[in-house]
Amino acid sequence: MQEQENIYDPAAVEAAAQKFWNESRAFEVKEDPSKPKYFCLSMLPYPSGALHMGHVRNYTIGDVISRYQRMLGKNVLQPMGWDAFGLPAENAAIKNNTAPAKWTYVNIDHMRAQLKTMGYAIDWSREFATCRPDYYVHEQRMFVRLFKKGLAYRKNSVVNWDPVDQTVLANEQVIDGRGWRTGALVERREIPQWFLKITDYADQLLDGLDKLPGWPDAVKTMQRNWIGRSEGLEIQFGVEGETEPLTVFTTRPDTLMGVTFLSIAPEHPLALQAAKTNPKLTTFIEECRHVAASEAVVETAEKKGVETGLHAIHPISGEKLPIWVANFVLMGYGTGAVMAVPGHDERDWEFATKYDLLIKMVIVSDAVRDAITELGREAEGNQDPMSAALGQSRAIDVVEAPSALSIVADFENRIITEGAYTEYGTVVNSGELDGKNYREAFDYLAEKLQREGKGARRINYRLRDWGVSRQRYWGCPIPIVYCPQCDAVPVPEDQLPVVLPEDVQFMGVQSPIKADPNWRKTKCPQCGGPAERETDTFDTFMESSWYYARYTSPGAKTQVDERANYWLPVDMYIGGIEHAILHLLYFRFYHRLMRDEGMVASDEPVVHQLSQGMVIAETFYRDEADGSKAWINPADVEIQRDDKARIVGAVLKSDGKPVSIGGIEKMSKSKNNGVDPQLMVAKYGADTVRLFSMFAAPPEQSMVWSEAGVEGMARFLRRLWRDLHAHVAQPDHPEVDPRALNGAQKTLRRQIHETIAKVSDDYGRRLSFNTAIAAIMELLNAVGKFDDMSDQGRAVRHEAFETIVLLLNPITPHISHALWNALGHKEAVIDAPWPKADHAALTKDAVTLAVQVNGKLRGQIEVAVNAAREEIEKAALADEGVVKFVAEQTVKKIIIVPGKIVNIVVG
RNA sequence: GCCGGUGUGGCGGAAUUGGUAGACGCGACGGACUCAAAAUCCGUUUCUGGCAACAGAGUGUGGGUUCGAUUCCCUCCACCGGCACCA
Repeated sequence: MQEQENIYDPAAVEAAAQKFWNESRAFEVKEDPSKPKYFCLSMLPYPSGALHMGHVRNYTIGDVISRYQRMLGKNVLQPMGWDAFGLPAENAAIKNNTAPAKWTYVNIDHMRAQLKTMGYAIDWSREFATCRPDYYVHEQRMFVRLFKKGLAYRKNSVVNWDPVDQTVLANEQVIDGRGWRTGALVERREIPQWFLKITDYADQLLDGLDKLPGWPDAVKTMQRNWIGRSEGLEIQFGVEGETEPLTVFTTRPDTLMGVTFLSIAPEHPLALQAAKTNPKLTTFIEECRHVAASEAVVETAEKKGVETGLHAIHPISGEKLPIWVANFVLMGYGTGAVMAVPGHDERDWEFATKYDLLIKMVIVSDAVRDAITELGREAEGNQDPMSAALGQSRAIDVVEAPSALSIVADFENRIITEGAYTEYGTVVNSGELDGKNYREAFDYLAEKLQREGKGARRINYRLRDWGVSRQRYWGCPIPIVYCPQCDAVPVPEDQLPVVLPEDVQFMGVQSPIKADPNWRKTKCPQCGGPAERETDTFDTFMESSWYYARYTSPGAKTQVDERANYWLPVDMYIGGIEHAILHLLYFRFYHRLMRDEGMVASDEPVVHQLSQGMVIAETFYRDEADGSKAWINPADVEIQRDDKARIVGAVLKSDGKPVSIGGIEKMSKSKNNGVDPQLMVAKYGADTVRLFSMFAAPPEQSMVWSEAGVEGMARFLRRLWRDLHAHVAQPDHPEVDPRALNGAQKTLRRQIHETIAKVSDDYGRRLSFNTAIAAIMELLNAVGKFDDMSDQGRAVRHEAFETIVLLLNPITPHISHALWNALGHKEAVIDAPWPKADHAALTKDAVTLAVQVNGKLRGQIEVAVNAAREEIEKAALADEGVVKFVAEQTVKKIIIVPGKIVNIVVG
């Protein structure tokens, strides 16, 4: 009987705990103004088919934080839903001949069951899938309102077109410039698409970052750079033989006199016009048309260009400048034309060098400026040395200071032969701008060009408006009707939702609602005449931009109701770092859209954000006869080591023959290095899997999955179970009496309370779960070495076990549930309050100080906590190890860092 | 290419505000228990030299600041994430 109880059986423990939580509806929450609320949100999963370790890691982090906050007495909401629209469902539909909806719902059911075995403290009553009309109807309503406010608009924009399948490709579906299914060379094609004016909110989204101390700096920096606010000038260059000027934007107007040519995008109207009479240009533009639309592809491609034969007129000098078409100029950014300053821009420099174009030096560094100023002063006496050096440098050369010019010439030569000088500096060789710094030149030109009608100050953003149209079926229909009389008309709110039919058949890759001639037929809501529906659907980022708010208002007839302002903003948002820019920016934008519709009161949706790292694992493979690699799952491989424990090889368990080691990579189907969480749970239990995924790495770093590591965690939980049951089998003990404790008892009790303080800080402030677990392990190790069986000894040990169970509860809630009862508690551990460190237990009489001589550790001394400086110095200098190294030398200085270190500087 | 991040023993990682580098776990090695294995327990484990005491080196590279640098600054290298239609 007793023996049975001493064996930890995770399956039974977990089933019992989960049954208790379900039956008591422990995690269903309501608005409760009497308690502080805590909204802990994890990014909702895409129902791809099965839970993977990335999900487990993400949701375990969220669950640990949720359960910790609950023990602090907060009203904690932790919801879950499904980001149910998306491309993979269509791919599966085409491959398996099923409807995307059916595939999606089957996956959701399966993954929900998997999530439940993990024992997360989720309020499942709030669950929803974003592909349901009662969810996306609100998104359609919002879009109609934005349309009416002018925040949604239509314009042409470039997509990847597969000429064989006659369909638009996602960037992901373009591999080496070809369609993934057809292998056909992709084409860029301009089609009309819907956009949301996120650029109207650019400044708000930028400034808002300064009010988010709870967000990681990396995420904020990436968002700042993505928005890319830059102040500059818009400058108009006349074009020879044309009436329309060519407009460029530049952040470096101080280099204007160094412009030697202009570059325009291949899609620029001027390029297309010039191509009509220029076959070489036509060929080049056609070539550019077959480069995928992604910026990464464009920016890494070899920089190429062709001369148009047209010439621009420099707005100041009136010089004729050649206009080139260049493949790196993006039509979608700025004006699709840039002024090229090869002397002071890296990319222009490369381009000019390649095509042998003129490079002019118009900026010098401060060091060069100072040198020529100094020489100029010698040459010209006291009279304005800067202008003497710069303005009259040639005269100086002739008269008496040839070295001033030679410095400038050296610098210029470096720019021309070695690369552009891109720093700010002093303007030279620029006539009236000479001697000015960046700011002065900027202001001077802004004023002058504005006056002459050739330019203006302008704030430019790198951020582009959010294109929300997708030419796909499995998404939320865009609620627009096209009428030959009235143009694009939004569907009236009382006619929403526009429902996506779910029972469809895929014929090839074509969207079923595009292929169906009847679905689109409708009447114009404005004039009643025959009209057609928009058959594009929304970007799936649309659904994930507001789902957090919907959790607060289940069943609401409107997008959200007044409950939203109880729960919002989200207190903690956890998700993968890969979402640092796009999702998190759209999410912040959409929150402001809802705010401006009066739906929510806050400016920002999220107070604290945690970007979690990836889950990675070793890969193994064998080379196949055809040259490909057969990837082998890590579960089927055994590692071989040398006598220093270094890995020297691996063999397949089934045949004992060697396999190659391919390196550690992100878990994926293609590398077959994924580890199925469900198998792990079946083998070790959910608590062990949770414990390992929190212990293996800090949350924001990538985490290597290692089954040996998982076994270590299982060992720890078994030991805790066994030791704790051995303790409760002992006779009853009295209360801890702090004044009656002996030295060892005091030491253990101090460690208990130090651990409480550390773990609280790690969970609450540092979000450092791996170090929290290490501290709890150290405490259990200390309990294991503590063999005091006296009354007070057993009492302190009991306090240690209670503490360990409480501190572990957020991470391993099932075993904690069982052990808390084993310790004699009637109430459930989820309702136990978080322990508080007892400051009286933390006090110490003496401290150990490290003693260094010239920064090298040479000894240790023990001194009273309140020891005087002289006392510490004396003790340090008397230490045996220190004496040897100080020897005859003079003590120059003694640095004492209280409680830590003494450094004796000798020499 | 641009933006952001990471780099510490055989491995995952710790060192929280510039103050004892390697906590905790894995692996490995030695031992106990066992007929044996599993499980469990005890001990050792950064590298080099040395029987040892001990000494020296050491946090991707090269430099700098400091009494003192894994931590701050500069250079370079490698890897990872994002780049607007994967989610």
